[in-house]
Amino acid sequence: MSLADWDRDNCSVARSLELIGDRHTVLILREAFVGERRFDRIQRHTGVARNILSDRLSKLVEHGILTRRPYQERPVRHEYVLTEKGIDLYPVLVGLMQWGTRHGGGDAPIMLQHKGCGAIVEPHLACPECGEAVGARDMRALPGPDAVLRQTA
Amino acid sequence: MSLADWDRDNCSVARSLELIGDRHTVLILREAFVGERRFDRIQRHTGVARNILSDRLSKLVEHGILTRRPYQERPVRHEYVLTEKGIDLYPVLVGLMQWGTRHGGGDAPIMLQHKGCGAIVEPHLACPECGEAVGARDMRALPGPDAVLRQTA
DNA sequence: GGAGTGCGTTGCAAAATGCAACCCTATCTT
DNA sequence: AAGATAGGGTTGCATTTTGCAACGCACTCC
Repeated sequence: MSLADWDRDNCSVARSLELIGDRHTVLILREAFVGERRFDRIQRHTGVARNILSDRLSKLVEHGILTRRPYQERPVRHEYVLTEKGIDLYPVLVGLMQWGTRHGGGDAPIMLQHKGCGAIVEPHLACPECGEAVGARDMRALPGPDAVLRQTA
Repeated sequence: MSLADWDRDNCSVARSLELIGDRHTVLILREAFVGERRFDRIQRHTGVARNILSDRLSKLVEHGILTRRPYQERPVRHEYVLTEKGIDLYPVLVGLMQWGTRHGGGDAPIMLQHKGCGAIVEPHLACPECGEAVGARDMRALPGPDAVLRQTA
């Protein structure tokens, strides 16, 4: 019995995409990860229209991915900073970056350095049990405890 | 000098998003990763409108993420299968899945088993040099050889 | 007093999406 | 042979989402 027969209504991927699955949100998060916090700078760097940016920032705050906090009074100005939940998206961003670098045209505008050992590296997925690097072919997907058989196969 | 001062026009993340950065494409890829290959089944599982699905499949094929190949003649019927380039997107999908599971509501409809050691695990990002697990806070971003200073800082 | 900055909102045009209906080929049923 | 079913789309039109430019507002600087 293949995974194809299991229901997808309750899918973690789909849930994630509802929050960050539009054309601009991920670019906004990229800015957040490189330390941009202000509306104007994010707007310039991403090229996202101001009304859209306004909307996306609100949604990201609403869903707890960014925090909005004042950095000055009179006039009140806010900055947007990643929460823990937002920081946890790092693997997704890194994945997109590496894939884009490998298959998109060859340029590598950014390098990542592991603070712990100092090496310039490309982090990869690894099995926490045995430590081996893993890709799609090394993994098998199994229905979890909350999986549900599709009604209309 | 922060990364904020570097140009983003040549950004791997942005390039990736041009191909897979819309609301449906990632869902289609999810189906590809669980082994669905036929138009109709993908349509049912994702809920994507048929015209949109048609368009997205064409684009994915055009960009070498999926291959379209006939599985029967008279009438010619095609199936869509991940290429190497497509399979390389696995870390992104896994990232979205894990994030959605952790922050989205608690259900874990799918479990991953490492074929190599047999353990049920959640693969994580690791430093290929020292093997340690890494997150956003463990990494430093540096401008790479192809980085360009922003003209209008 | 006037220009500049930071952060938005509003209105309208353009693009992307969703939905239903349709087409075509071919097989399966009766 | 007639009709129903299946697979894989395309077409037209209504709805939604974006993009763009302009405006507003509260300050600061000169």
